[in-house]
Amino acid sequence: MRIHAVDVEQKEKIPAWCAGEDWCPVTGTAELLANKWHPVIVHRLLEHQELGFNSLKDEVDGVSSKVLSESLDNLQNRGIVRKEVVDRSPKRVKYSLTELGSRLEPVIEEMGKWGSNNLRKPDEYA
Amino acid sequence: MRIHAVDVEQKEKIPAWCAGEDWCPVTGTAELLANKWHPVIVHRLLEHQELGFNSLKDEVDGVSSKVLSESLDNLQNRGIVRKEVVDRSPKRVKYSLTELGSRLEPVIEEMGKWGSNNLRKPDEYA
DNA sequence: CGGCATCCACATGGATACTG
DNA sequence: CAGTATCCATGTGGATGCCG
Repeated sequence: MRIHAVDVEQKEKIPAWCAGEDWCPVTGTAELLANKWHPVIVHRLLEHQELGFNSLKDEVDGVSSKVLSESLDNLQNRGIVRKEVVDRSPKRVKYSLTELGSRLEPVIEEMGKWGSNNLRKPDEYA
Repeated sequence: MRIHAVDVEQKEKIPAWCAGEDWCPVTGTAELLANKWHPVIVHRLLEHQELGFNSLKDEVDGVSSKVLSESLDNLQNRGIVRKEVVDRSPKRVKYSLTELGSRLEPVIEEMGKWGSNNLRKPDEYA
């Protein structure tokens, strides 16, 4: 197995060595984002900087408390999301992106662009 | 519900109207990519233009025939992947990306960049 | 307000074997 | 070569309720 240099300036195309190697950055990123809610959560935090639990729940349409909580744990463990307890009684927390998480912006942005340009809103099919 | 204009030139940031609306392009794209194998499959097809079933299976490390088959069906139904039967006996097919699928390149590319710059290969942790 | 506990349904994917 | 057929384990998420 070779060790591959990383393109610091990010000008390269998708690294061809991704295939056939035992590790692939696309796969790695996919493991993070291949989740029903992760991309949206990151997206909302990119937009709002910081959000409380229920505000975030309102933003992420359709998610349950349990699943949101699990997803946030997950993102926290991966170093994407930061959680800060602001107050207790009434309890108040803030969720925000870490530096690492913020660097996902280009990914989310491209996802948004592709969706905007290539997907249609359900009612536009009529 | 408002109908929103699409930014044809793709210069805008993530559409803020994604939140609070009943449809969001990031969510839409996430539904497509929130699958264990979809991003890698698209990635490999971006690199190789066209691949036979087993070649693709070799490229997508760890996938089983069944799951690869299912994923390809899925991507085909969504208009991302095109399948062409080249020969029969021995059967030979070609999988490639549609125009729509090809437009996912920036998304995959950003995923690759993020992975390259922010994730480490497992053995580098030692 | 910000969760966790519980229970449950279903989707997803893995293993193995087999076929035209 | 390119799948399909089964069967099964697990994950993932949904519903509801409760708690500090």
